[in-house]
Amino acid sequence: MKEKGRHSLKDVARAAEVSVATVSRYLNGQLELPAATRDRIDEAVRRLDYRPNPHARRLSLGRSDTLALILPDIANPFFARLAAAMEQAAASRGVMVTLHATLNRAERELAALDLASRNHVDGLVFVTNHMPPPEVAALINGFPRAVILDEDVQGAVAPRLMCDNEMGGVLAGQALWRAGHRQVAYIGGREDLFSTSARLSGLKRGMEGIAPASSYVHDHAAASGRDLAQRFLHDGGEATALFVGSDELLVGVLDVFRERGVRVPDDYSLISFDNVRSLHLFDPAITAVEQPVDSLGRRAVELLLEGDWDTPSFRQTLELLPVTLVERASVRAPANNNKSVRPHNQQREKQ
Amino acid sequence: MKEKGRHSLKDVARAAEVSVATVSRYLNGQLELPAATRDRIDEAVRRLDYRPNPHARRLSLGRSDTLALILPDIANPFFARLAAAMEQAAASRGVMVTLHATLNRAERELAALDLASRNHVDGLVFVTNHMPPPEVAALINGFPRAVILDEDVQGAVAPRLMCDNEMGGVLAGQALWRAGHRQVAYIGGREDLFSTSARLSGLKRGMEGIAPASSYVHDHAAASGRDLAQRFLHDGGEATALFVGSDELLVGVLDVFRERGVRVPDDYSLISFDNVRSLHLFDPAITAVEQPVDSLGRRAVELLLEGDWDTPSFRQTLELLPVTLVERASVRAPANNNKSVRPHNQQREKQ
DNA sequence: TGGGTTTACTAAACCAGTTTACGAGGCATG
DNA sequence: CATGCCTCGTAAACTGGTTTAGTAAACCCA
Repeated sequence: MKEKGRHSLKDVARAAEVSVATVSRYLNGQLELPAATRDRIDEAVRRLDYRPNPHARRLSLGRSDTLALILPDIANPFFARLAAAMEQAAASRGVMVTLHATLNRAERELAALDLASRNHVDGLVFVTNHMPPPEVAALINGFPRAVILDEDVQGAVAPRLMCDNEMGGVLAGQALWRAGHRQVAYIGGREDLFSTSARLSGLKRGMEGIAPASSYVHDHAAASGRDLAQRFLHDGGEATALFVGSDELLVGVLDVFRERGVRVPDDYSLISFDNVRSLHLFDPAITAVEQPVDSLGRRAVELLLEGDWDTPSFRQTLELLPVTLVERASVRAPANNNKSVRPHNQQREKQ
Repeated sequence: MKEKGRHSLKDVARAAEVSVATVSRYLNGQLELPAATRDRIDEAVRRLDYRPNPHARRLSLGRSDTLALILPDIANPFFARLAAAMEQAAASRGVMVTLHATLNRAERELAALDLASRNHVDGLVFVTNHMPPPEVAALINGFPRAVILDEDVQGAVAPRLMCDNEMGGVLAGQALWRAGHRQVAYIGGREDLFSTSARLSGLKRGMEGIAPASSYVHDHAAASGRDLAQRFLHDGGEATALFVGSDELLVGVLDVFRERGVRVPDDYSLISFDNVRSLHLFDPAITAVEQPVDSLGRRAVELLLEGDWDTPSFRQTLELLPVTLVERASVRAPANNNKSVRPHNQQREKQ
């Protein structure tokens, strides 16, 4: 069943007593055939259980029916959801998806791009959370079709697809403002990132023009969340609320808060970004800006496979998908006492 | 840069003034060459930025340097972690991974298997959470190399790799027993599943021989968790604790508990399985049996790429990876009052 | 009845590699 | 000097499709 079962186009042609060209063109719908011939071919295909060899097909056609998805980390629920949505959209069109995790490290991004380009994939979805070096943009530009998702890549000429980060900032800012907060700290990705600056400027708009009291920035990893939260607590500024740039960071922040006995929302109100973890089951349930992650994935595949790639301006496109605020229990009016961290040193398990 | 830049072996051969056969064999390390020739070829490769066309290579070689990963749902954090671990292990060996989600539906499993087999992937990792029809096993057996992960597939001849489900049951049972529970209900996958029966028999062992009071089984989806939890509450049996078969189900269960005002661990103690979500941040933090998900992924790739596939008995292997219990706040001594569901109808947001 | 059109197909080139089988030239050996 | 054996390489077949250019035969029409 594994080796002997493999029949080629030639076998079918021989069995149906026509040429390989005829079979090939007929099967691809490029040839009208009289019923008799058609039946002979159909019968042969059926009897031999013929399936075209995709490698041969791809070599000949110069394409691969494959999309490459390069992203920081598949285990991160946000990217997992993204991958799931993309796979579904691609599979429904008969296209495969290959996966490449970079951990936001430039050399891994370069390696993945190299691998994908050697494979002549039909399309690339590139996601990063840091500022990649110019070589990355150069490699991306080598792809006939690439979409950049979630975060900008300077120097790349490709359509951008991301959520409306600024609106996310506005929604968060308004919610905090309404609750009475005037001093908000930001914990998130570096400020030279497109997404960060958009969120911060949105936050300011939502807060009636009051800029964030302080920012703690690094990258979107739970470990960074821990570090940044520790620095935030150590500095002990006047902020009464925290805007956290991703659920991933949030996990680190909450870990530290628990260890240190800092209570949400009693000590600080808190709004996260993404809403891909089960934040409604957290203690307390966490208010968050929800990214349209499934739409992002689906839309990326649509752009790649059905976009207007012949029009040069298409590659300049920036498409923003709307975000929504999911209000839960982590935002409340600020306490008016000054907040010293209670030495609540009951050992809690970490991780 | 996209089309003109592509040089073929022929171009390299011409530039180095040797034949294509020489270049090919030299580049593949099958030909020792005098330094002069070698330098000419190296130089030509460098100057033309030659990269072998993978489609041609695969056609010729009949393999693909690709692993197919077929699993129920990438968005599920357990599978996402699995995919991440596999991708990392594969990438470190220069192998790609393609992703195929089946949602546990037989026709999608068949379609994915078909696609993977046409692609002559070097190896297959197949994960399912239901009892697939015999055709699925037949297709799996058509692969020269396949590993079955996490759940058994009847009729398939391939090494099995899973966590020690029975030990998981034992650990959960012991923890509940120690806390004083004698009647435990199970919410999880169907009992004809290998994993379910192993966990249940382990649970019984851990509970000093007391069999589960009742079982509510369907599949591992949050929606099923809701249904099963509702049925569990409706039946109102004498169970004082709940063993939930996966974090995915757990989310559904906790949703329903919240809506109905059922408290954990006051009304029921609870132990989950997987520990892939941030259960330590849940309210309450949830005790869970932790699957060695990263090891499972790594090991699967190892088996595929470095397993002893020439020995027929290798395909009969069953490898169990150890699980651990992570104790948190969701297990406590049972209340001795009978538990009527409080009509705590404060509207809580769902999902 | 000759010419044009349509129908029904095919031969052969092409994609870009790998691999088998073999050969020319140089060297040592008997 | 013939023989055999390395060393260094090549020609050509092969993987399994797609596609272009073209042809033989039948049919249509004046």
